[in-house]
Amino acid sequence: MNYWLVKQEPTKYSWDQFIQDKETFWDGVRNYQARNNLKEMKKGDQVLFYHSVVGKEIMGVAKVTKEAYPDPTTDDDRWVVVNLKTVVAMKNTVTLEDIKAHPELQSIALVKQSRLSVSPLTKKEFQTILKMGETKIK
DNA sequence: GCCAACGTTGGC
DNA sequence: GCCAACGTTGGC
Repeated sequence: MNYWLVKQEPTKYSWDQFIQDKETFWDGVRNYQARNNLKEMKKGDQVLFYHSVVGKEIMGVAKVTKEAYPDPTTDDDRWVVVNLKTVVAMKNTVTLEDIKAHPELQSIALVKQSRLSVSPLTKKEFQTILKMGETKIK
């Protein structure tokens, strides 16, 4: 089991939209490092969903339902997508400010490499964030 | 809306 | 293969 964090601008695809869709394919990744992370995702891996620019907060948890396959929105075979399904919304959203204030979350990509749209988290980091959000996964 | 940071592109 | 120029992202 691995843990990830994905970012999206809510003006492009919001958590609310995701909740309505229940499941979506995660397209639009056009960065090699993020792409490589996508390819590492395994079915059942848990993924935090972060709103960049507007809100700047972690909204909820999703899980991988289909591993990387060619991006259907482009002919360019360099890019892949995965399928994600919502698991649970955060009881309390966890803001970037909260994360920056937390001593154990100083080294995550969201803080250090703010432009990377798909990044790995350790189990500890993932669980720390869930705890901050007062959220439990059944 | 600005701008720093980062990634990509293309001329040499 | 280097690096300047350019485009994009995202925090502020």
